[in-house]
Amino acid sequence: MNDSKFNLDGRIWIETAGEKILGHGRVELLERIKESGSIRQAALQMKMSYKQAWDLINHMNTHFTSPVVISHRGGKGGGNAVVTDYGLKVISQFHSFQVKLKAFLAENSSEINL
Amino acid sequence: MNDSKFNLDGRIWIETAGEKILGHGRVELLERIKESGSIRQAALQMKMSYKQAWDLINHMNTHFTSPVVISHRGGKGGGNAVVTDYGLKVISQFHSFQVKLKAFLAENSSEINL
DNA sequence: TTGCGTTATATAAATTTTAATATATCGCTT
DNA sequence: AAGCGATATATTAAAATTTATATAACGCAA
Repeated sequence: MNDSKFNLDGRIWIETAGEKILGHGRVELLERIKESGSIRQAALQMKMSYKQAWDLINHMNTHFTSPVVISHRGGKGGGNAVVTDYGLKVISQFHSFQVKLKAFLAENSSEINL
Repeated sequence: MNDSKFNLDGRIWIETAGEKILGHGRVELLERIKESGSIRQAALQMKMSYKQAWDLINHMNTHFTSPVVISHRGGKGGGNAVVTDYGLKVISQFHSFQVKLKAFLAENSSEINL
């Protein structure tokens, strides 16, 4: 254990061909789309522009093996967006890595001696 | 083992009071100052401006328990900069965390199934 | 068939970051 | 004491990023 005023923090992400394809923020975006059924609402909740959210989703959809979000325009409510089963799998795997990272950081934080 | 086209990557850093104080880039900067004895040369090698390098060093010097770099102006060669013993300790501890992170990422990369 | 709310996309404006430039200080060297 | 090369610091310019705005497409509902 350790009462140092310093602590270790970190981030992980998934890459393909050296390019970041999924991190922290994108996962939260997917989760909010899953809850709200709307790209717009998810973007508002996260205080990002619709464009920014759309770009992130488009990037994921074109780089993962299958799309993570399917969207429709027009119709009841004006349109909607749905996280695919594949998208749910992506979220779930990222979460399990996050849990492990958290443990890693806690362990090592206590090793800091500066 | 895993031949997925996806891989896990990540970064770690040391914080104090929620503020990032040491990461990847700063460690490299310290190492290059240690080698060259010059902030300017270290900055040139890393293709950053002198100001940027100086700001980073100043931030570390004022946030760590002790300074990590001592610099002198004037004199032989125009001036110089030296990494302190404390600075060397900082580098060394960060490296040991980096090694562990690398192992963590390799282990978990092979778990990706997308 | 008009209106509504959302997706989709482009363009322009604003902001923030980053980089470049300039100037002063310092102490050894010649 | 004048010059050199590096540190130190402020100011300006440029670049990159972010945000805002505008427009069109879409399909259901009233």
